[in-house]
Amino acid sequence: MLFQILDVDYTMVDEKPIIRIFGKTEDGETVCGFYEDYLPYFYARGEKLEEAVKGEGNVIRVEKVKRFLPIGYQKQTIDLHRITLRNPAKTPEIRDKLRSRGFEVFEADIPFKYRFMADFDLAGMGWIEVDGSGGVTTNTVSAQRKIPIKNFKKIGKDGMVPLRFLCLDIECVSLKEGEMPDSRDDPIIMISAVFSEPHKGERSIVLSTRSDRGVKPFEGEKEMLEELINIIMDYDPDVITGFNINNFDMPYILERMRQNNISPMFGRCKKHVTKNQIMSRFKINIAGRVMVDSFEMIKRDFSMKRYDLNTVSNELLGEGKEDVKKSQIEKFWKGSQEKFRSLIRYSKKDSELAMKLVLNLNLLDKYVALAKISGTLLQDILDSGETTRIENLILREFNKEDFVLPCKPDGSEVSKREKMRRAELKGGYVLEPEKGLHSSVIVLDFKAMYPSLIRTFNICPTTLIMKDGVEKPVTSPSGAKFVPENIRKGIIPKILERLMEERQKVKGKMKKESDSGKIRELAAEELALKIMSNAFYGHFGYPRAKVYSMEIANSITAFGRETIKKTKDFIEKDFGYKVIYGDTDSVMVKVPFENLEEIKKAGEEVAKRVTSVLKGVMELEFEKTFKRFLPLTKKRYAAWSFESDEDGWRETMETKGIETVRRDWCDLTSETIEKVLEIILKKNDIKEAVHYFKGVADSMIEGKIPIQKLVVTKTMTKRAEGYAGIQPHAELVKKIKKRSPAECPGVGDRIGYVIVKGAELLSKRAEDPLYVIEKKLPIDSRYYIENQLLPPLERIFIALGISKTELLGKGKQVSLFTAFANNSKAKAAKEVYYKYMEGFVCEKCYKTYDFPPLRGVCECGGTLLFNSPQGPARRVIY
DNA sequence: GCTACTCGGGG
DNA sequence: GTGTACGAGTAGC
Repeated sequence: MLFQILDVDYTMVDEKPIIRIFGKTEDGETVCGFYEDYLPYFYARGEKLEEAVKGEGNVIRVEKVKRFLPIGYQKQTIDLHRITLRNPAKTPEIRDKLRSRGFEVFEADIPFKYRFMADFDLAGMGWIEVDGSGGVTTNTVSAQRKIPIKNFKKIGKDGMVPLRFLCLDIECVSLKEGEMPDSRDDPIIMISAVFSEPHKGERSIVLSTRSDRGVKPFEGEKEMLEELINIIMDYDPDVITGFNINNFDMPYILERMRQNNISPMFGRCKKHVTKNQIMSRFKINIAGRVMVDSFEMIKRDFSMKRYDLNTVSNELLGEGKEDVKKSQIEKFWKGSQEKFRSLIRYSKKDSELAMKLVLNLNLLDKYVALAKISGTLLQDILDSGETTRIENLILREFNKEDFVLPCKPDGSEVSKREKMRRAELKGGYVLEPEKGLHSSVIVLDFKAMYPSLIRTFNICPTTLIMKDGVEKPVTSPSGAKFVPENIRKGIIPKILERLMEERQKVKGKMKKESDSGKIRELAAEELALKIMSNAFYGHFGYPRAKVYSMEIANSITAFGRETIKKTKDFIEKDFGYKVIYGDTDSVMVKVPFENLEEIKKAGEEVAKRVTSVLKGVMELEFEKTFKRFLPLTKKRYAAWSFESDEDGWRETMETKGIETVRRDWCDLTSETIEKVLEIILKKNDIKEAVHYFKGVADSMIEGKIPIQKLVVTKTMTKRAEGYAGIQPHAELVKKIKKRSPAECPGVGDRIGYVIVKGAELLSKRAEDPLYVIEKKLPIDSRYYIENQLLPPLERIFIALGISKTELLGKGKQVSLFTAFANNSKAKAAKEVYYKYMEGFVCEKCYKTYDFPPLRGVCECGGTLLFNSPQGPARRVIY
């Protein structure tokens, strides 16, 4: 019998732990396998251990074993005690006792299920084969097949069992107006559920405590919640999903169950309730099932301005939410039948969208691949970060070679390491970019630089030489020494070799594959292998890592810096080309060719020659061509990029470190940046770019910019009165509340605003765009030019050597009032208006500003004057 | 420039 | 549950 592992845990029966492996067969049958003969253990180092654990009922036996310590090269193993225990939950007690008596302990903080999985080399979402005969009689577990497991075999099989998804979304209303509902006080009024496979012939169901067509009605919340449990248990999903379900819906449901005295028993184990741990956020654990939050995955995997369900689904699915404002839910709930039906549709649609996000975008693929590769359970891949994956992987590999792993550092150790890291860890080498706009630039980068360095120089905690005496060590530029490969090949280099070779194989398979589903799965695997390989370097410098070593982290970056510098010198000497920029693992090189093919040939030639003189598995690759390249500063540039593939050249506009979209920028800003960059890069015409920018500024002053392009949108996260500082969107809400309370947006609503002219503080001049049109209010063009357009655009023009004066034109000085007046004078003013850009100076403290602070006065409270280089400072007139 | 704090998503 | 664990963006020095 073959099945895929969804979840693993253990349960105590007669004071003995029994491991349970939850899974699913290819036929879609749910399985729970029980493994009995496995006990928790850990290692300790020190004298007279037997005495220390005498009388400990929880200790079953102590054995002497020979192991290697995890950090520092050793020729021989040392003696350690292996302590086997009765009860996994009691391990910390014994561990802490031994620690307090001066013993050094190892592997004493590994969750029992992971201890088991590591010893048997099992992975989350991995396949195993069991004999499948016999049965286990228990009513504490719900699974179609309950079997004892004696022998099993890990199978390196591709493919995914079809998973069954349930998507949930709840609605509730707050007792307190204008606040988010509180799960302690406010009942759930509606629950919508969508099924990936029809359940009792339905694709979805909506439960509510108000009755109507289209909902299953309930007397009260308690009955409704009981029905939810029934649905989950009957439908029996492998995955429960929803949008922000981990931090809203599920914790809310659990709290409401508590309030209603309902036991939250809806996992595949009827003995353990669903738990909701509150740490920095919630963590929900449902036995045998996986909680998947589409919001969290999308936030990690996609770069977007906003991540609300409407934006996300419009962008990724091409369809949005039903049109109900958050603050209106109560009205729809209490309102007419028609309104109530809208709420039903709204709720159902939300679940449908959240489900589609997970399924249509195949969001789980990557996480499943990461689980398989690292050995981590899918749930933990979703809930925790890189450390968990890496440590699960290295535990296995260390143990295979008789190494033990250290425990996690305690708080004081972590803060010690944090300090050390700040003081000592050096990063990659970033070349000072050659100023100006460049053409014909080749981009070369090192293929998997850090993992390759680790392999090439055999960098590993197990090869790090702590005390001299090894001949011909590998010495890093930072001074650390490592044992050469022929004496001991490091475990980390071995892991990386495997991961990187595996990745090449997967790439090969992908090329041959024609089935799109298979290709997708392989692509996810390939990506996961890359993610895992790249995570090792960071791990050694991570203060919470078990295997932490500043020497290792610094050796890796030091080798990296050395490599990139040598590469630069080699290219400049050997080819006579100029390296105009480089960062960590890449170099940008100017070549004397125009034609893309010629440039490519040169790029490949350089890459080949450099690679041939590099050590080990280091490889420099020709990546792409920048037809035009504009570096602003280190880490910031824009480029017109050409990459070749089977179908020819693929061109893109590329920016690094230059944001073109930001939450607090209006569309005009983003558009202008993009357009200006495009003119510079594609047309190679700086003058035109300046001209374009001036044109936008002019249109702004003349009031010709469509108001939609000036809108900045923010979400009301709390009541308008609740904001500490003065914030534009909150101020606007206060205004609307006064003039038309009925239309007033509430907490959770998105507020779009523009800034209008006036004498008040900027934030108080936020207005509703529709109101502005209706009342014909003048837009504050000064604000838009200075605060929206100039800051990002100025940085671009500075890189082109264009001074402010040049950029902004010359002419006589005028008052701001004239310069920004939205009238016929504006036309005359436009030529001269930028003069004031020489800056501002405070009348009182003489502090100067390029741009005045939002408040319009100096931070000392003093009045701001023009800081005119030609004459005395002039008063700013608003 | 760095560090400390906030807030996202959800109703 | 043998595990204490976001992360980007901004305000504040």
